[in-house]
Amino acid sequence: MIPPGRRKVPAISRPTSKDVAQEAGVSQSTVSLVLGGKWTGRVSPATARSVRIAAERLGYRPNKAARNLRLGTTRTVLLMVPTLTAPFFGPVYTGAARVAARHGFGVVVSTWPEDDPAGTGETVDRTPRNGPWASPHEAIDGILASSMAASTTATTVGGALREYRLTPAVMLDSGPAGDRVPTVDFGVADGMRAIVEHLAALGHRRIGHVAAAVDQWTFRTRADALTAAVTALPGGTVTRASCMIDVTSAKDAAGRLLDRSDRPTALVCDDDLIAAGAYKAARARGLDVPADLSVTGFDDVLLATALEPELTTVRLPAEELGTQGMTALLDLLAGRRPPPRTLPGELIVRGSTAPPAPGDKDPRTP
Amino acid sequence: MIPPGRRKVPAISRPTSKDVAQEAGVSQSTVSLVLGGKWTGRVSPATARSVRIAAERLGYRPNKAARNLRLGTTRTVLLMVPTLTAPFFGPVYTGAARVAARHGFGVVVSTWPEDDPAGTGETVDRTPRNGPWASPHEAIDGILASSMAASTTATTVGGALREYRLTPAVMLDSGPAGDRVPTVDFGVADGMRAIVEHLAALGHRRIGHVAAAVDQWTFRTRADALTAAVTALPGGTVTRASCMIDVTSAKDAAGRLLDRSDRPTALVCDDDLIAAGAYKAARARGLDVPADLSVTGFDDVLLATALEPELTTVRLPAEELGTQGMTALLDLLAGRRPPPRTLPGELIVRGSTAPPAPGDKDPRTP
DNA sequence: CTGAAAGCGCTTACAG
DNA sequence: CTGAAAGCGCTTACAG
Repeated sequence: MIPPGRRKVPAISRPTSKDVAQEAGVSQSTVSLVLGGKWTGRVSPATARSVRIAAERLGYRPNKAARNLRLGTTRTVLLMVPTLTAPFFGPVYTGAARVAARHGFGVVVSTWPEDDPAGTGETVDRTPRNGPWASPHEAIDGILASSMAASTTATTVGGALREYRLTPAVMLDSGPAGDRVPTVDFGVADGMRAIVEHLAALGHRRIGHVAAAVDQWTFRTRADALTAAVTALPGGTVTRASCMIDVTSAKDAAGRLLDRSDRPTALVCDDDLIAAGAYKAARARGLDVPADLSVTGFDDVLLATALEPELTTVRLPAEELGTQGMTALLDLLAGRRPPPRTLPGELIVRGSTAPPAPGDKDPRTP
Repeated sequence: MIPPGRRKVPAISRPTSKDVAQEAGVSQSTVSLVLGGKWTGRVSPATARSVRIAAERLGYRPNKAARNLRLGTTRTVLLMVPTLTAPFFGPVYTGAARVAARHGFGVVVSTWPEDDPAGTGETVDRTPRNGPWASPHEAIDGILASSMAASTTATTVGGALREYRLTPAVMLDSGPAGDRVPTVDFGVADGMRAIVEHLAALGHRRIGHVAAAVDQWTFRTRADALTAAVTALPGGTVTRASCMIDVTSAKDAAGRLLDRSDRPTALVCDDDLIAAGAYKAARARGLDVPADLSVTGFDDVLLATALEPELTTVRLPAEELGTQGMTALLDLLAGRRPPPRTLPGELIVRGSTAPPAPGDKDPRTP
């Protein structure tokens, strides 16, 4: 009964611990003991040495699948992100991997839903029986699901009581989930409020929102918080245009706002990359940032300081998101129930914001 | 003999196919047949239905580790990258995942060497017995190793005949490896030559190289190709400063070159992000890009068009690297020996390059 | 100090 | 159409 995997690659057949045992003239269990580092006091040094030599000679590498099955754990966690193209997720991984490593866990990243890898326009479900939470093939101990689409979050978390029992999961940057799943989120509403306060203090009232047309909790929250904060301002008005998170699309959207007769004096952008597009739209119209137009970003990725002028934005502690998320997941795996956490963003004021040009100033402000 | 994994989480115990079988009143093999989709003609529709209902009721999810062990394959490939913070690797993943999905494979990403997750300054070796090629915990079918450190490439590939037999691997963007391992590389030397030709045609002779102090084949190759191409130019000279791939460090390095008495008229940067630093150094000195200083990047990531002026750079087909790499790996898994491939870069001329200012012009050029 | 054996949860020939 | 059984390669109690 040869498994089909073997049949395909007949030339290559990895040695097993049995082969090593035979080579060393010992039993298979001795090999396992020695190579597993649990031999002291149980196997003679001489035997251990011969086992190691035999393993080396054969190029033995333990079979992970067998090990995982036997131990009932893989000590591997899957970090699911919507895309790897966004610079935001690098630090999230770094934070998660750091904490994981300390506990002997590995982190592996995958996109969901699939980044449309087949290019068919529809997302590929590689495991029809397994629902959205299941990873396709990997044996894992838990999932860190970051920045899930808001629409699927509802369904997923809706059915989460069941799913959750099956693979321990923590949701990151995906909004509150009650007590159904542990969550770690950013204080994006507060961050947006800080931006509006900053702009208001400078004298801005006509705010343009260049919004990311991305179905995620964080962007919904940003839009809602912005609207609420601006309309609470005396004389405050919001105009809004939506775009994809890329420079060209953002430039177009920003341009639409700048071409209005009631041109905003400040553009609040949902993302630093969108702000780069706003810069371009401004320049194309001969508007100076920040003299003629203030621009703000969100996230504080590397791009924010690469731009000229450097971008006023809200720093989100991405690495901390990974750190806290992994900590929560390890808690969960240990049988605890980590409480939801919110990580505050921080307004970083740089050169892209200034008082509105005199002609643009609202008469009611000083 | 309860495996230790079980003991830790006594409350949660996932149902197995045996549980489903009991629930449905059938044998375990029938459950496997039905849920594996191989039941038509072998199990009655009624039985199949009851199995599916039982599985649903118990929230059954097949154990991947067991499946992997049994099948001898995981249909999962590991993409190893030096860091996830660089925007370059997103498209590589996308390309690899697309091809993989078409063949029923999944791709999972991990950094190596570990992105220093423990923050100790030394890289963590989670599996001391397993050498650099081994993934830490995951059971995988193969490895796509991208942009490996040049120093480890030598040792790794040196011992690769042995390693290679154990986990099929393809090296991406890591330089030629003879016939020891299949490789996919970029034509970075040609790309660098194209940059120099472009600058030379504009009249530049004093070239500054803002070099990435990163131990990778691609950067060594860029430096060598640049030096060779410039010194082949009549009157061509190269000055060089090294930096990390971040804006601040790049700005410093570029500044050192710009402060020389024989100030270069063009800065060739090893990376688009470095070019952003060069822009800043130029601005800080009142130099206009491109009127007073030409700047070029490399890679053509999103940043290149976010900058002002937009950056002349060499586009590397990152997604294609993933595509070709995965294709090669699938070939390898099928027992073929994919030949090494080189993907050409493409010079993208944008607004950051122009003829040198009159006073800077080499008298010998037109 | 060493080995024989159980068993993790699957898939799949094989026997009925 | 259905079930009993083998076996993937490990780890680890258990017996000697």
